[in-house]
Amino acid sequence: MRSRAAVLERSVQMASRDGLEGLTIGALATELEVHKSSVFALFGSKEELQLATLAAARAILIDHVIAPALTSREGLPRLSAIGESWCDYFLSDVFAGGCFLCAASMEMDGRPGPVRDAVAAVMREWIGVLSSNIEAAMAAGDLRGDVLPAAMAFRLNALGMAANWQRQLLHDRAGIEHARLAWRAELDRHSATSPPRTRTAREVAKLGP
Amino acid sequence: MRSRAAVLERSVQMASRDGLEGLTIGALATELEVHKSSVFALFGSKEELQLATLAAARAILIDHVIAPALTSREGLPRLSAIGESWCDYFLSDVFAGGCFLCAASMEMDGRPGPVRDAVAAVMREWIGVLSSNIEAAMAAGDLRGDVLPAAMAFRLNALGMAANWQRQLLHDRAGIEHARLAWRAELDRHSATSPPRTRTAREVAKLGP
DNA sequence: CAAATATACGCACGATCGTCTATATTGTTC
DNA sequence: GAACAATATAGACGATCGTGCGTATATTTG
Repeated sequence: MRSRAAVLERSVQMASRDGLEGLTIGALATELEVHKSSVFALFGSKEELQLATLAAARAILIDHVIAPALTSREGLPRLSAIGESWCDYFLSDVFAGGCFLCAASMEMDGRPGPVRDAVAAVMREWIGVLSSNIEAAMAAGDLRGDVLPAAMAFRLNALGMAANWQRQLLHDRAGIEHARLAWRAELDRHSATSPPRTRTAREVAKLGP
Repeated sequence: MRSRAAVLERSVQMASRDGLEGLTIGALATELEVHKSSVFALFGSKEELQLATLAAARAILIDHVIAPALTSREGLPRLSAIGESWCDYFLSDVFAGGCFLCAASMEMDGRPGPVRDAVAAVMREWIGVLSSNIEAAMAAGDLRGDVLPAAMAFRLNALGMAANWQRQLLHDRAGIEHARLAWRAELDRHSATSPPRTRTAREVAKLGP
């Protein structure tokens, strides 16, 4: 074993399949062909192992989704790039069991404790990246002024999480392409260069004959 | 203990918090103030308990989300009603740990076996309900003919799953209202009585000056 | 009433869990 | 070369896991 980094490389994969709670020191040691107490000693407790694994997964997400988009200008271009790289990342199978953070945030959402708090913090950070780019796009005049950043970030995030879900549970990668198209459509729809929103069917109905 | 039904009432709650795998016969027995072997004997194996718990959760979902919408006409009205009742159901805290099936499908998506297959079957069923109502709405002329049912079902489902995620992990019920509004907007946007789709910003840009 | 079935209990099994202690092997630094 | 921190090992602990077996009660069925 080359210390923590090598262990975390495996633990991230194992946890993406079995969950952060399903991650086990014994099984991790067996897979690394190392004694259980060696792995334990490196982290001191299971909770520390979970936190370190989460941090490693966050780094991978940043590396694969955020970093490639940093070459694009902040605001709408970067928002568009994040959508593309997020979908690419789903297809790339960086994690054996699908997006680590999607799984972890669903798994831990009911159990109090430091691990859950750390997962929530990472996800707030992620939503924050989306929101701040939406706000930047509005400030730059690329997105219309009536956009609600939190609501739009919610919709964009929903697309990716559902894409990962459909790919992993149903073994259907069509969801990723649905997400890609819907992400683009969402940005287009609220683009400042797009015509103003047409009256909705609901509003038309209210107008009467 | 009043037999299986009483056990399942609790196991569904426990599994919604701790996951289907985190569900434990011993802890379940303790909470029911009953001996471990009593619970075990009722189901014969943990796997059977998991499958029975899943079936119970499916029944609850049908009861709270599908059934209320059955009073609306199949197609667009029912699709709209499902969205409302789904959001109501998120707010109602029927499950202590949030939507059982959202959590279970993220948790089990990496582990092969009968339980995972059963979860996938329930979710396929759910997506099928959305799709078939979309198709019915198209056939009735309520939704436009260029709608892709699978893609639209994906987008609608994504909204609900993200709403549950935001509520449970971030303790923020704003996501539910975002989902409610986005669900309505999605239906309006593709309604046949709505004006045809305006050119997108992307397409406008391509036209040049 | 007798037979049968469902529900419950108590106890014990092997396995695995997280954790701990004591010790050996490194590689680095003074 | 000595001192030291990091990394590894072996072995054991109490707890809990899923799973069995034998048995007692309670309800239903014949």
